[in-house]
Amino acid sequence: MKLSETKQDFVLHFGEMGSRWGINRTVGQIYAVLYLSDEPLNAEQLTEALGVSRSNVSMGLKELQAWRLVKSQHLPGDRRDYFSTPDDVLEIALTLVEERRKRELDPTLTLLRDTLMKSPGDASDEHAHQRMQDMCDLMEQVSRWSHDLQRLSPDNLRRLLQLGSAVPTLLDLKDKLTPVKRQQTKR
Amino acid sequence: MKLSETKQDFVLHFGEMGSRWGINRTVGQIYAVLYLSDEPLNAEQLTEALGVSRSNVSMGLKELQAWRLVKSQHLPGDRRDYFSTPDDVLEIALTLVEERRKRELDPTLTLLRDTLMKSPGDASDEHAHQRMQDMCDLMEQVSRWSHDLQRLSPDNLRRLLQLGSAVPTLLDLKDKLTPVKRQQTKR
DNA sequence: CAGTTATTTCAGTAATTACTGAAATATAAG
DNA sequence: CTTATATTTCAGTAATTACTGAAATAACTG
Repeated sequence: MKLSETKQDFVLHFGEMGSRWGINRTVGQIYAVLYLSDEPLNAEQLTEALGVSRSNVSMGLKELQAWRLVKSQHLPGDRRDYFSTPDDVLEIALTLVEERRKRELDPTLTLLRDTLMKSPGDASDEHAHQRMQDMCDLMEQVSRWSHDLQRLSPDNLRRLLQLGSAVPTLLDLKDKLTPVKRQQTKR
Repeated sequence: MKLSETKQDFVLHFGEMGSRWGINRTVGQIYAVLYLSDEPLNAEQLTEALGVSRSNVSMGLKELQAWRLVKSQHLPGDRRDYFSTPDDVLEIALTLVEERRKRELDPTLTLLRDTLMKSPGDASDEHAHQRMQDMCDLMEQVSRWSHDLQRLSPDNLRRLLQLGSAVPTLLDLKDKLTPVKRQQTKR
């Protein structure tokens, strides 16, 4: 398992970016190798390709599986585990969105909801309470978006991605055609 | 600067979450205190509230300013810097989206574009090349979305957030009313 | 300008996180 | 059951990141 220069560059880059993405260098590199590979790889091959210890690869794969970013399978007549990433980048992106929601949003959302149950203590808490309410409301909307994205058909998801700056136009379009909606949401 | 129990909980939570969000504990805590405060605070007050060194607060504030998540100002008749967060959570969210795009997406997008200029070396590189192309295409669309979000008016942004699972309906709506668009994008 | 106060920088240290190699555990085959 | 092979666990160590206190720099005041 020697990597071509092109692949090598990509793998090293993923290693560097790892720290920004909340994973460590090795985990990033393992993912990169698997992502580029045209066939599933076993742990031994990853060890060779990256020059890190076998146990490190094992831990890295474990973490990537916790992220649901790699899946393992068996090849006929071979006892070893083989690992690969999904073919569809949209599927990968959806997994990322969901896992990051779970890790980065949900715990805070839980804390906020719990805290907001209680009534603010003194007068100074009043403002803090309102701030938490604002944050909670926003996070709930983002969380809902994340959930809704998961349910979108691949086709619709692709079209939504294409949309981009056409969104305001679409919102206007919606306004003109379904004025009923606005009455429902007005205060 | 003693924090109420409610505030204290929130601040400690932000400290813990920091590592998942790509900042360290102190930076998370500083942000939390400023976010909850009903008035701008100076570095000394943050030091008291958090029980960390003055220099640590200085570095934390520097990082939060690099993220454009806190702004500094001066109060009349006071030489010290006072720090605060924007009132509008949507504004905060937009800043976060933009900064994360810059840090987590742009560098990889640059690498991918550069790499994809070159033609694949051997046959095995062929597949890797296609994988990078797929990733690049997706990242460009996400990046475009991020940019477009920044340009949306606060009102439209709020409405887009409300939308959630109504999106597929909206896409259908669009289809029925603007069939021209589909002709343009068909292959 | 000198004196005072606020802020930043940075070398040293503490704390945390990542990695390795050896041992333990698991899995399959004969 | 025994042997061979694959994988995981984990204590110890290495590497990285965070934090402190002291010193340097900057910014205001009279």
